[in-house]
Amino acid sequence: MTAHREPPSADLLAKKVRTRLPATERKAQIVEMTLRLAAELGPGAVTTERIAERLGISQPAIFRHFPRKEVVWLAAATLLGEEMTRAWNAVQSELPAERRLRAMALAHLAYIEGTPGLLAILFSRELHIENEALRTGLAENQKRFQARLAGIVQEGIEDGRFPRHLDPSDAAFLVIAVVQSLAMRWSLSAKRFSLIAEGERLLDALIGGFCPAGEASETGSLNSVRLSETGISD
Amino acid sequence: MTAHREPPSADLLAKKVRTRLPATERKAQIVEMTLRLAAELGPGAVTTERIAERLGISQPAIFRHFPRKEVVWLAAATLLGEEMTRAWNAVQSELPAERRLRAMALAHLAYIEGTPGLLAILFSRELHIENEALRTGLAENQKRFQARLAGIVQEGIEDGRFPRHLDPSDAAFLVIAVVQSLAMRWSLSAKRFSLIAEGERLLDALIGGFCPAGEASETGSLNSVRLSETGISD
DNA sequence: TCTCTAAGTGAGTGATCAATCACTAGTATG
DNA sequence: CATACTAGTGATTGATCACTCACTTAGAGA
Repeated sequence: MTAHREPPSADLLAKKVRTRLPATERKAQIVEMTLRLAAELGPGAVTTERIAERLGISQPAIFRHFPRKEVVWLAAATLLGEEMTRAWNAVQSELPAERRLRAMALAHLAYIEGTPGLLAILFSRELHIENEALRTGLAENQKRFQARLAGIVQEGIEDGRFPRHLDPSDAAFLVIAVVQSLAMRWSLSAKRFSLIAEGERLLDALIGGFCPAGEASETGSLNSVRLSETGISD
Repeated sequence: MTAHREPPSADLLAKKVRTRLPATERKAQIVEMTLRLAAELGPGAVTTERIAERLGISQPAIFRHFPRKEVVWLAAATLLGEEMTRAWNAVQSELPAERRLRAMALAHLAYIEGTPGLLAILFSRELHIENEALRTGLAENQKRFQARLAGIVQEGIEDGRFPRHLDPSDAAFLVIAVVQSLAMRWSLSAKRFSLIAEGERLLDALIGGFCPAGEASETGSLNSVRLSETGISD
């Protein structure tokens, strides 16, 4: 169902209008459209036909630029990984450990909230079963994130802001668990709540929650930290 | 490609052998096979043809018992939900709150470890996009679990085992987050580590981890568990 | 102006699936 | 013994998809 077709008399004009892009740009377009469609309709509905249609090109044109559809997914995941790293890097590094930890997690949540295609891939069949390269790529990205968080926790321990018995890697896992789990619930709830707001509350609960009240305040006035500190507001 | 066909002379015998089950039993078979195939090959590879083949019946026979394939998934999810509830109920209720909390989470992990079909569904396209009923069903199940954990935390607060500033619902979420996130990592790592062992360590880290050492011991002897290497890092 | 190449097209193909349909063999009941 | 129901079957259908192939055309460079 194309909305409206030019009459034959306008064919010459139509041909003039037909886009013809250099490969690099077209490739980028295809990847971006893949992510957009994954976010809109779910990864299962991202067909080469639909990608092409939305770009105003024919379906076989996709295969001029990518040998297999799998490779399109991989390129999309790679793009997301790079953007994610950039989001982490934007977090101010001069914050004290417990604030930086929080800010990193919130930066991640903000990125998720602003990039619905990410979750679509995260819970996709393409990722979990059909695309080994995609799976390992994502696992590596996550490992980098955990290592980074663990480094921050380690600093916090050395500064006396976190207890010595805390394993940095485990603590990092817990932070990531909150982020991931929240993201999953957000996805299942059709994104009906604010990731950031819930994230702030739950991270505070994680860091200070299970401690008796007096001790919790000792680990820092986390509750007063504002999102604006992160400097990552979209 | 049927492996081997009886010659026509054996038809009478073949007819005798042909299975013919009451609907209830056949339905149960179909649901169980669906879960087994989902675990073995991933949910995307669960076709009506394959289910039927493994049960020794024809593909249309499936639709004698279920109006649409979607309904098979729903029945499978319902079965899992019931089994899960049974697993929670098996946890001894006379344990002190913090141990019961831990035991519930570990029971859940044990159930996940023993029921690979569960994860296959949890990260399936059927769940996240294509099957609204499945999604809401799972969300409800999760809500029941959270409410239950929150109840335990509430008891713990009243007993003075947990700090008063702790929100029971949030605390329950954190426990579930550890379970879910661990399960996801387990799935992505091709199940190369022990869910239970990792779960024990991380739950201890969650409950006692961010507190200063002295206070942590007050919440129980949870921190006496040694913080060994993760083993997660593939 | 000619030529070559890169981007794009129209028309398919084969594979895969859920679902339908007309039909049948067993079995219980009045 | 006639009737009706229940659990099956074989054949088929229509839809959807990734991917192919022979062909075309725009435009950069010699």
